[in-house]
Amino acid sequence: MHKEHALFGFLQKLTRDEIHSLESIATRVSFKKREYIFQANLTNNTIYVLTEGRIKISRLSTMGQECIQWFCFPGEIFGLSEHTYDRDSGLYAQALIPSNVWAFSKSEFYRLLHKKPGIALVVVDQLSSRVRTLGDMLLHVSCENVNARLINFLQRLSEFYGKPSDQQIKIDMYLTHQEIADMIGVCRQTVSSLMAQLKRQGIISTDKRSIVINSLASLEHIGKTNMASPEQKIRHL
Amino acid sequence: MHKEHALFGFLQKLTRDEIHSLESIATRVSFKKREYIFQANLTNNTIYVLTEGRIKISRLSTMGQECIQWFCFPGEIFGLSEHTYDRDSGLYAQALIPSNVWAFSKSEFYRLLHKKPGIALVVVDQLSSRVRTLGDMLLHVSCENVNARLINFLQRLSEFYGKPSDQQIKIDMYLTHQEIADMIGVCRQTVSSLMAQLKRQGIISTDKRSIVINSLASLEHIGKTNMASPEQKIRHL
DNA sequence: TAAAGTCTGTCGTTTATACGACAGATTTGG
DNA sequence: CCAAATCTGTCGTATAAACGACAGACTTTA
Repeated sequence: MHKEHALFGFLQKLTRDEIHSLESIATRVSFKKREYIFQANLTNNTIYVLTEGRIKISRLSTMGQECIQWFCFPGEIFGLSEHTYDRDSGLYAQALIPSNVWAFSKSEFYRLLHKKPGIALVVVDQLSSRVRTLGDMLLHVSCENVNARLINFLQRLSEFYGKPSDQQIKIDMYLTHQEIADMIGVCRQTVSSLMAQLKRQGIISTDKRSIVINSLASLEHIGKTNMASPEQKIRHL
Repeated sequence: MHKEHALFGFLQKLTRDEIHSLESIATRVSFKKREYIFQANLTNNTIYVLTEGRIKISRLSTMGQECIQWFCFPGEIFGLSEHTYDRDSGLYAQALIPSNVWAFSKSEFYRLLHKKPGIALVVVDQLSSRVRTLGDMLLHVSCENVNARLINFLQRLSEFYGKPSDQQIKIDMYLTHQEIADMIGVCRQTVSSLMAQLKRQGIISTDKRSIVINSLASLEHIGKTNMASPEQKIRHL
């Protein structure tokens, strides 16, 4: 770990000492663009920390549809909940750009957690936050229409990965419409036309494949107006 | 904790000593049927272990639609990832039957985890398993049709909560169709008619509100046949 | 144990969104 | 830097599933 720019999540929360103890038992592995770190139901019981690059964690449905669950950034940990038995849905971790990881066998990793409970607490926090995010995603696909989902997704993106630059927010994730579609559970064409519409309205613009939110306020506003009168339909509570 | 019948998850995995140290810092609280343990965005920073009863963890969409994320059974831990900031979606924990919990302040709980890393490791496992389940749920709502989702849900139920009794599997969860609908993201009527159809086919039967799976094999078979030829559509990999 | 409340099953009807197709733009990689 | 591959935008059409309504069954609770 030489370039320490922009570390996310896990590593960012550890002390220098904790990082060193991790590093000392890590096996360094590199992956080329498009290479798979793990695939399908291969229960390899390895835990990874991404030090450089970008990993896509996704599942493939029996119909061959992809469901992207997470983009993993440098400093984040993955593989903790990813393997272990899983009935039919394959889980994939794929390097989107050349990536370096630290790999740990599960038993080794757990032994370290036992010795350094501070690390374990950070792991608990990371997993909690994943549970929260997945719960949110689930809520949205189950209850919101495609428009609301896309807008919500853009808001979420700008919150976590957006870089503000004079009133606008730039999102440099280089996502294709297909990838966005796979993250919010809609079809590609729907994303294309919804995005085109937002562009026409001047709310977002795109440059190459990075998205610029021109007005977070309008985005939020649209997200709220496109839903019918809520009060009327509340079922209980 | 006197009745130790059927403990799930968290408590089940702890040693006697670990349970005692938990118990010694726990605040005991009881909830009546239908009472809320926590509600909406009340960030109360309390962690709970259910010792008796049953808790429903759900979110409410802005449209007033409920998304049930989890039914918590005795021995399980909740509240870890449930609060902490959350934009707009309220999270609810409601007692479905009279329930008793142990409550811990987050800081107290974390202090204990630090002192007894064995507990922390179990927490990590529990959270991992929640991440896996939520990921599965997300895959299903995004990629599967309602029929496949219901069947998958029944399979999952029978796996985790089913009691086998002479070739059949009995699921005593007493779920209404509305609750099932809220768990798999479809409307109530769809669940009713799909369930009625499965009954007509003799694959399941219901007695009061408990579900009996007469033939897990047929259920699985139907789950597989109602999807079109997979091979053809696979997009990548 | 009776009355109120809730849940189930089954209808049309409506609607959101997926799907298929294709032309043009953009990106990638040798 | 050019050719091949991939991505975007936009149609119309098809369809799965939501919605509304209602009668009858079952549960709750007072």
